[in-house]
Amino acid sequence: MSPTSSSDVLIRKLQTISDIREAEIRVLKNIPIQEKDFLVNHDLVREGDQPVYSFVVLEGLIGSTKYTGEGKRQITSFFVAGDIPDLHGLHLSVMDCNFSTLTPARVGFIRHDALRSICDQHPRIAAAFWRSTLIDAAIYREWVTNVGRREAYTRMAHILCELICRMRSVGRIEDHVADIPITQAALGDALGLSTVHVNRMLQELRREGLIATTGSRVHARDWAGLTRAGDFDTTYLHQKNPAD
Amino acid sequence: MSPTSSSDVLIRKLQTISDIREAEIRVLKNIPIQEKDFLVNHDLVREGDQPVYSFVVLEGLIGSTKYTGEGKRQITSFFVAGDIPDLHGLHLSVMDCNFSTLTPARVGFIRHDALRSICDQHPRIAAAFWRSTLIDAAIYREWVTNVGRREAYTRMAHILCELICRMRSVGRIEDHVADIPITQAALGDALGLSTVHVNRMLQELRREGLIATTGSRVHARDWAGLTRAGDFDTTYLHQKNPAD
DNA sequence: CGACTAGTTGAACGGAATCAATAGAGGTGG
DNA sequence: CCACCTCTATTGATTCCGTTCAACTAGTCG
Repeated sequence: MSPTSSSDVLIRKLQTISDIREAEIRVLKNIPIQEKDFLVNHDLVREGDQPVYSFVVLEGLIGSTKYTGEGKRQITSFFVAGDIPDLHGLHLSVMDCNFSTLTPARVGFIRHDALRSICDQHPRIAAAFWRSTLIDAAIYREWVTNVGRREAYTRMAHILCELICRMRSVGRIEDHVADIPITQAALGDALGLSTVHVNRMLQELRREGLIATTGSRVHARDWAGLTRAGDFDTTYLHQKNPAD
Repeated sequence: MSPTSSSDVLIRKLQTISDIREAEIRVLKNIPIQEKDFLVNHDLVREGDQPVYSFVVLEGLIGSTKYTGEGKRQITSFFVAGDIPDLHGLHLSVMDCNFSTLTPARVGFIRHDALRSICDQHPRIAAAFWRSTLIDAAIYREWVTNVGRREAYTRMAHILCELICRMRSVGRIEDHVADIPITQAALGDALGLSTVHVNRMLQELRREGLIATTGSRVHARDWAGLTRAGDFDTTYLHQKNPAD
């Protein structure tokens, strides 16, 4: 495999959240991963599925989504490069949510039985995976709070902060310029807002000089100001070395 | 220990979500658990803490809570008898949320090192614990959806359905009559609503004949109707044997 | 009995949704 | 190359769900 293979993306991510050693890295490098590309708005996994694979995000943005009986969509979390969004499928046989591409994306599929045998033989890797799912849960908790108790403007700033932080921690961002080709409709579904209101909140963030957007590029012009506006604190991301 | 000791509550719960055998049950029965009673609105764990214990709920209702910079509280999930709300503390050293009693409660503290050595020696128990944290995450996901995309009336019905389902699965409810001495303010903090509006939604549910309340007792008079009104589907609870 | 907490009610306000229309960007095919 | 189509972003006007403010009631406890 090449120096920046799909397993390297996974390993880099695990290193940002846990202490894994040479021995484990060697094991991880040998996991069979089947890469595949997808267009935007493609369901990788659907509610009710009983998959035998989990997947690692290699490129692009994935969302876990749920639909209400009325057909409204809620994105319950984002997943960036290195994340394994449906790792919980390893222990929960029936999926309770969908996983969809929010941008064009490349992902790598890993068989559950491969993951299980690695977990059995390498407790430190198992612990790292467990930890990874616990961080996902911490992020869900923050999202409940964000959607439930923050107003639209703060909510929007908060989610941008999270995205930028997470992408930066896996080396997908230089400074605070993120290339996130996500639609305003998707942002709305993540924030529990209408697209119209998403648009207005972004305008307000621009007007305040906190962000600049050129096409799909989001630039945090005033990171300190943006975190303040977003009531953002990195604790819940549980990164080993928060970038700032 | 007596027949219905604190470890029995834990074991019963684990049996509703995973297949554990006699061997594991024997191990679990011998975990040292330190019981303690608390009044309502008591913080058992605070954001920023680095606890060396986790706790199992024995009696009463616990909430994981977060506060926004503006001081608004959001309850991000409920925890009922048998649940271990802060099990994630085992792998995430710094707490990113609080755990507070929403009713008077009895909980049992278990040392992290005791849990770790059990997980090391009994992979099936480790898997059950991991699974338990994954179900917590599934519930968080549902809450994001509930708060983000359902309107107040549906939201309220949904949360009542969840509470009743979860309490029933651990034998805390006869039929559909739940003794939940939870305040309307707490319900508001869980739903992202004001107490005033909580009150009105409860009235509407009563008017529709879906529930009846006598003091702290909530009676689901029309379970089918309530689940319909709440857009409720038990899948996300991942119970082995859903009661209906 | 007074003080506190929880629940209830009414009126007015406001944040965000909805509806509707327009503009722009990218892609496709004749 | 341009006409056409679709998707996304933008803007304005109106509506409405839920908040806020402010009483008031009822139960509980010291």
